[in-house]
Amino acid sequence: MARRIGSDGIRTHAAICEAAVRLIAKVGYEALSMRRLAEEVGLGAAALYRYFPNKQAMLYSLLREHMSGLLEGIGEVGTSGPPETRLDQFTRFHIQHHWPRIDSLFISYMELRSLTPENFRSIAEMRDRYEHNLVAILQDGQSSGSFAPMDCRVTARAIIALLNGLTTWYRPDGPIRHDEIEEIYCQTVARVAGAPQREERLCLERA
Amino acid sequence: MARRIGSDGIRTHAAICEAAVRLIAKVGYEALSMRRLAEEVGLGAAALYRYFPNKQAMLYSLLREHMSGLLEGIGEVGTSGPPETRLDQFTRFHIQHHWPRIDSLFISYMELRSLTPENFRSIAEMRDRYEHNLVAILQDGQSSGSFAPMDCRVTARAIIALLNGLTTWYRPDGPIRHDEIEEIYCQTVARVAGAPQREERLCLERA
DNA sequence: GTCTATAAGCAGATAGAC
DNA sequence: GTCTATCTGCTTATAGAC
Repeated sequence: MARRIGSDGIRTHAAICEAAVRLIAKVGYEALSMRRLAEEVGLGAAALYRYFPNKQAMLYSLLREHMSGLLEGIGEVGTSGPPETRLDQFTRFHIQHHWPRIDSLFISYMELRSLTPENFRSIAEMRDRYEHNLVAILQDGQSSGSFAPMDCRVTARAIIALLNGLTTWYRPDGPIRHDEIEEIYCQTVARVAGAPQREERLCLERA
Repeated sequence: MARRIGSDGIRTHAAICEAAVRLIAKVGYEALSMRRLAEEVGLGAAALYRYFPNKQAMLYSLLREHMSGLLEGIGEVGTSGPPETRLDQFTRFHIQHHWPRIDSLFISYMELRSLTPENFRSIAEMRDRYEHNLVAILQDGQSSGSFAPMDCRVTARAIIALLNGLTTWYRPDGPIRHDEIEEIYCQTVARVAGAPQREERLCLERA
């Protein structure tokens, strides 16, 4: 493991972040010591403090970077078209964006407890901003009659939990392909919203 | 806080477990020191080792007690009747059983990482045994045509994640009543399984 | 930018008195 | 069954050389 990185500060920073996310996902923030992290990157522990003033600031930076990437990525996704399409776009974005960042997603909701109160509020605010995209889609779909009646805020949380639950059992070497999982989850989310499925749509048209 | 409990060993044991579950849910297993836990119960740290040989054994015991209570509680719930009814019974049992044990539920899936490999396997086996009840309901409903086609194992995990997500946002002093949340989640789970809703059932009967 | 050395404190766990 | 005292080792973080 412990291999030496070049003296380029930016690359070292990236290597520290990559290792930190991976190890925090594996053992947890509290259980990960700065020594262990430094060893993984091939540094002495003191060197880490060139990149982060302290351990808490490192965690905060990791989660902040994750959330801002997520907010940047969602951009205009799911803001136009019929609600069924927008919901599908949101779901696919959420899953696709997180495939290469599954450890980051995992720690972003497992380690919220480990943030100081101020840092927690900051991250939770970003999370709420992201999740509001989903709430808006559900509300519009409900208003237009595309979706079934529901409590949109509770349902949005249920959908997010359902999607993020993937991180607790998904293993890259498992038997199910990415695109298969994506299809299953898209269909499941559509059902949660009460969006008519194919057969039901036919039936409703006849009625 | 730090109040003294009577010299009754059994009551002290119960007090330690209650405080441990509450504090681990709040700050995490790694972040909770035996000193802090002892203080909460009104004991010296050394006294804790009369009840558990070490910290890891304590965590294992807490999760094991939770899981065995869950397995005992599920018993014959959801084993007879039409699949829609069985799914509804499972969902209501899961939610109702966990209302008074929401911290235990929370740590039972947040702190799996903190278990030693052997202890993890033991708890995961119990979890799988519990979740199989849900898989069986989904499979039966699918075979009989009551539910939509689906991957029953993936869908079961999605449902469990959806239900357990409650622990990440539910606050006892929140605005929504227990029975309201229960209704919302029952309906949501039925939708995930593709069980026809009221209007859809009418429509299908006409077709 | 990374190192070695070290400070200062807290962790889990034990010994032995009461 | 609980206490006080303590051991040992690891923790975050800093100082100062290179």
